[in-house]
Amino acid sequence: MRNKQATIQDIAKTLNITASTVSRALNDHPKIKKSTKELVWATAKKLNYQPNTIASSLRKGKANTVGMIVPRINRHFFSNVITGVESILNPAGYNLIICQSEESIEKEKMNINTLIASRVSGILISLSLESTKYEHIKHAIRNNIPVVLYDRICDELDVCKVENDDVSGSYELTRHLIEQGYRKMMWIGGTRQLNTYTNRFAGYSNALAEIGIDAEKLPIFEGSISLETAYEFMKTYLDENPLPEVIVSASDYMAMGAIVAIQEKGLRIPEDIAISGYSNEPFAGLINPKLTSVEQFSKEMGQETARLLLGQISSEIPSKVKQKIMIRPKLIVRESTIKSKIIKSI
Amino acid sequence: MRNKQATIQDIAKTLNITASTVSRALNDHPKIKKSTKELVWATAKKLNYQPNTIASSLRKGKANTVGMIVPRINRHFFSNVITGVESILNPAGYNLIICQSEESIEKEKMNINTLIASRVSGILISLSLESTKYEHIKHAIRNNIPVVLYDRICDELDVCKVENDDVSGSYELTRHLIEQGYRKMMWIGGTRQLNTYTNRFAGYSNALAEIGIDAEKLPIFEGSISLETAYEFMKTYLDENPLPEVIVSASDYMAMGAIVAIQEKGLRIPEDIAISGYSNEPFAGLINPKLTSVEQFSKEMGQETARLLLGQISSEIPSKVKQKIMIRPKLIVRESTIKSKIIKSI
DNA sequence: TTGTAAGCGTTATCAG
DNA sequence: CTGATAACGCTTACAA
Repeated sequence: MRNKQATIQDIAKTLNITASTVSRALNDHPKIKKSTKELVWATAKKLNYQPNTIASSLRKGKANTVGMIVPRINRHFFSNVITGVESILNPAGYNLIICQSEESIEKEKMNINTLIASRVSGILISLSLESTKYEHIKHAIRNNIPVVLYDRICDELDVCKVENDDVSGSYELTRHLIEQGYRKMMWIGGTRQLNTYTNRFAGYSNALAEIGIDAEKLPIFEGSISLETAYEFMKTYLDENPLPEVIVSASDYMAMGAIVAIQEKGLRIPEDIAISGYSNEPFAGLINPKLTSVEQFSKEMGQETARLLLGQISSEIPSKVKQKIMIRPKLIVRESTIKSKIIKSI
Repeated sequence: MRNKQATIQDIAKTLNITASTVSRALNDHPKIKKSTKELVWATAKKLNYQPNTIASSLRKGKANTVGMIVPRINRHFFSNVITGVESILNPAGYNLIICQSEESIEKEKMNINTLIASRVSGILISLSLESTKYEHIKHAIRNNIPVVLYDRICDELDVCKVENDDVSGSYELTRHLIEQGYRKMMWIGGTRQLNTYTNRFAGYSNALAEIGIDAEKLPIFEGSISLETAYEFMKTYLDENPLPEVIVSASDYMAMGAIVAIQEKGLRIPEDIAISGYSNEPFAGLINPKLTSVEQFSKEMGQETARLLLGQISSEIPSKVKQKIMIRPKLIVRESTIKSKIIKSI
């Protein structure tokens, strides 16, 4: 049993030609005779040859690898973005190295460093909650690695960006609530340091402004975007304050926490209090009552992100103009915000 | 602005020493003077040096990279396994390349090939639904790449394996149902070609055998593990057949589909018909009624998988004995199967 | 404690 | 259409 992998040298030797010819044949170079190519391919298969991407990358100075940093892989939104990215990058011959920042800027820095060390062809990144400084990302850019920001972006970096149109998503949602007759609203969401939550609040605020209501004067709760945070907060809030007509949540998870708290008090949704979420997690259509939310087209976002990156990689001179793509979200109206009992299904 | 990345040669030149010394200093080699090390580190930082993993991997014949194949990344179970794997592999200096087979054996083969081409140090794989032949995996093994199977395993391959104890998980669950007084059960699950579903059915069947019931004689539905499949099936089944007392589902998603169908008929859970799921998806504790399920400790499974791989990588001579680890699941009893109305919370 | 030199497997360039 | 040669950046015997 042989221990070593076959190389192009081995193929060359068995055929009495040189390694360069083999290399060219394997890469389907136009100037190689059809017959030689076929010989090479045949012996490659016979010798169980597997190309060594590492050697090739070293020689070419670039790896056929793209790095992708996500805050958390187990969020449905992000895993769908990943799937979208792969659907474009794999056919183009690139592999994905996925890193999780776990919402920590320190891990994000480490991720960037390993990706630079791996000489990836590009980096896709959605910022962690802690990321307010961007030196590490500039560092990658200085190393001539194309960077594309997606979802959680920032103004300070001059790179391609793919963004959800959170302002309009949240605006449409709030319009719907207004049309249903709700006025005494309450906002719950993540801290407004992240573009995502700033924008969702802005959409909410804009829609309310149109009917002369100042969103800042309505109740607001901002905290970490988790079921537990919202649940704990709501449990006491509901006892000590007048009931809002509708809770507008910037996250399905927070909405879910609120729902549990509301139902524990014996209140009915939407009769006693209505509620909406954001980002249309799979459970939104499954829970009782079904939750009104906003679909973000995460897979499409991944595809756009990957396409932008491929554009950056192929353009030799880094193009001056950095594109910015907006993904339009779609309002999904379900039971939890409907006053009239005409119910849409899953 | 310089275009090229700094190399150890650059550091060597600025310090008037050789590249080998720099290399050794950077790797904290014991025989290098403390003072030289510090000089090297300082200039490395000054020159903005980033090690080139590709060159290092080529030289060493191994990449500090591990390949991981998952059927689907957007399943909570799998993304948690990934998190577990990373929690062990990253600190050990390895990067993860994640590939999705999307339940297709063809994609799985392609994944294996790119991973071999990337000269990964090891491959972690959970088989796709279509995988009944294993030539591609043996191919990786022949190339001396350590392979560890997790979750969806098979007997034919002589490698390390990490498995969920599905038999006992399902057995405990069925015991609980029996204790609640249910007898007229119905099984819904995935096709029994995969160890996962065979085993879950076995646990169910064993528990019933103990009280003299033949599971094969009770109603059984097997299909693809999705909400939609179960929903469509149940919608007609419930109309045309006597109601079972409890539906035992091998998957939370299928259980969810059944629940939607049941509730659409105006039947109450668990009063008219009880139901249980498997794998404790996040929504299981959120839906109404809360769903009895089985927690699988996916993150721990990932950690065990990674540890086994590290063991294989470090042992020069591939150890004859291939370990097999069982992860014990835990029954989570919730409202959906409780006859007496003593309700446990999330 | 440091230097010398060879080589990992490819591919770009130049020459023929 | 194919060959010869050098080089990508790093590590590691071996030598000093």
